[in-house]
Amino acid sequence: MKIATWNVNSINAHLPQALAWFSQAAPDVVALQELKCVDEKFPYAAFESLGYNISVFGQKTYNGVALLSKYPLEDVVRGLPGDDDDLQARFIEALVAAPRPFRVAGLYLPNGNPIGGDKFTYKLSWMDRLTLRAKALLALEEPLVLIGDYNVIPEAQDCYDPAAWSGDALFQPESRARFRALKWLGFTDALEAAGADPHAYTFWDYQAGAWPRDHGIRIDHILASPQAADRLVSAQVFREVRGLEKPSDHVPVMAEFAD
DNA sequence: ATGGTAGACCTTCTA
Repeated sequence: MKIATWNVNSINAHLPQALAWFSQAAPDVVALQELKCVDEKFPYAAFESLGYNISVFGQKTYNGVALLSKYPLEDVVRGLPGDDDDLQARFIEALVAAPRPFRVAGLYLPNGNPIGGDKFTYKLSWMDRLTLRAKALLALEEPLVLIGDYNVIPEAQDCYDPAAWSGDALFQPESRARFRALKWLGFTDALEAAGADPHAYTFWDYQAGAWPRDHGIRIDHILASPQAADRLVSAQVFREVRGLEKPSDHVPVMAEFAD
């Protein structure tokens, strides 16, 4: 079972790039973030022709997440539980009905900049709410992954220059502490467990020549429950995707689990 | 040197 996450930065603007990667990497399940479109504008037919079932939680202009799976998607939850006033489309969860079922939550965690403002408060409260949801899901004792764009740089080694990000919401102690609190519930970071390069960045800004200078950060993560981690075979970052024509600013991350 | 680019879209916001 190959499970991937990718912030595509507009699914319609990067549809050819997305389809090319899906064809090459042949993932079984993918969580997409930053669709930047409403449900009706999602390019369903293109992915259905590759054999995927699709659940979308879209939003106009900003955010928007989806799950695509070669197996049926059941028990779909749209929106992170715990706050009915949260209107941002940043969370979608489903049970992947494979021969050995796998629960998958795809998330697009708030950026949170600038620090000290409403957006940072929203980020931290969203993370607290995610931790509550994670606790509830862990209690099911199932193979489970929480995957997506976490907008958190966990450790200094996950950033080309920690000093340059010291004032950024992605690298604040409060953000990193909450990421650790989530992880310490019992999750395994798939890339870490697979022994990936500490500089396995997943995002390079479009600005200031970040890509050619390798000024990247690792913010797209695959967290596996104990029942999933037991079956972890490998994990990888598709770094080369950032060098293709008209890329997203994020690249796919994928983990393989034994069937 | 406080820069730079990309996407959606109403002229600025988000990242």
